[in-house]
Amino acid sequence: MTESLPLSIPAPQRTCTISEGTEELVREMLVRIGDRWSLRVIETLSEEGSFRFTRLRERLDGVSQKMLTQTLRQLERDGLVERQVFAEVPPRVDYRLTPLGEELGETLCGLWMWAERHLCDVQQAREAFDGQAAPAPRETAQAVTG
Amino acid sequence: MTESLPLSIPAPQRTCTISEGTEELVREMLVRIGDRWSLRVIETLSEEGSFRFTRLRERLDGVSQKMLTQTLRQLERDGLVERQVFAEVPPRVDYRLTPLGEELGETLCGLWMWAERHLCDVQQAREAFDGQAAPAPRETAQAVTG
DNA sequence: CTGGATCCACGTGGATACTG
DNA sequence: CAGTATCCACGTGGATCCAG
Repeated sequence: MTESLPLSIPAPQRTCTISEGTEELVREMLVRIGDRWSLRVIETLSEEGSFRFTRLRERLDGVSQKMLTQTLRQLERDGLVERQVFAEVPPRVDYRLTPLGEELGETLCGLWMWAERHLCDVQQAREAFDGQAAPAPRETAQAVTG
Repeated sequence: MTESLPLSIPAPQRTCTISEGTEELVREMLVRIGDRWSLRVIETLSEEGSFRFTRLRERLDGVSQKMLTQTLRQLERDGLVERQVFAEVPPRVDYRLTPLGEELGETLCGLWMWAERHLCDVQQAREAFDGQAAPAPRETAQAVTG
C-alpha cells in the first residue's frame, strides 16, 4: 500500500504552497459541486456554452429560482462561472464557464469515469450491505477468529 | 491538462456525457466524500493502510465518535471501506480501503491536483467577488450598453 | 426576465449518556 | 474499545412574495 500514495502530492509548482489549504479546498469544492445543482450547471454550461437564467433553469428542470441563483453565485464566487449582464429591458444575464471552470469540469471527468466503471460495483455493495443488515446483526457476521 | 493527470485519462475535450445513473452516482459520491470526514478517512487509510477505530479517530482529530462510525458505515456500504471484526475482548475492529476505495482515492488525486494548481485562483476569485460586492452594486459593473 | 428576502421543513453533524 | 441512542443546533434547500 506504499507503492503509490494516491492522495499525496508530488511537488507544488505555484508560489502558494499551502498543502494545508489544499485539502480544505478539495473538500470545499467537493461539497460545492456535490450539492444539488452545481454539477449539472457545470455539465450543462460545459456542453452548450452560454446560457441565460431562465433557459438554464428550464434545462435543470426541478431547480427553484432561489437555488439556481444561489448556485450560480457560489460558482461565480469561486471563479468557475462568469456572468454577463446586458443592460436591456427585459433584463438579460448570460452565464458561462470560465477557463477555470472548464478545467474543473475536465478534472471531474475522471471521477465521472470512475463512477461509470464502478456503478454496478457500488450498487451491488449497497445491496449486499443493506441485505445483510436485516437478517443478521452483522457485528459478528464476519468475525475473524484470530 | 493531459500531462499532469495521474490516471490514463484520454484528455477529455469537454464533459463526458454518459448515462443518467452515472451522473446521479457522481453526485452521490461527491456528496459522500465531500462531507466532513470521508475524504480524510480515505486519505488516511490510503496512506497508512489498516486502522482500528480509536487509532483512526485520533488521527482525524476533532471527529466525534458518532460521526466516525457513521462515516465508516457509509463508506462501507458503498464498498469503499472494509471492516474486519476480531472476536476479542476488548473488541477490535480494523478498517481499510477496498480496491474500489483505493481506485477512487487515486481518481480523487486529479481533483486534488486541480485544487493545488488553482488554490490561488480560487482564493483570488473569492476575494475579488467579495470585494466588489460591498463597494459597488456589481449588477451594472460590466453592463453592456445596448 | 432576473433575483433578492423571508419563512419553513428537513437532514446533518456534534455532545452526551449508555451498552456489549 | 467499539458502537448505539437521543437530544439539539445549525445549515441548506424549497416555496412564496416582492422588487428592479
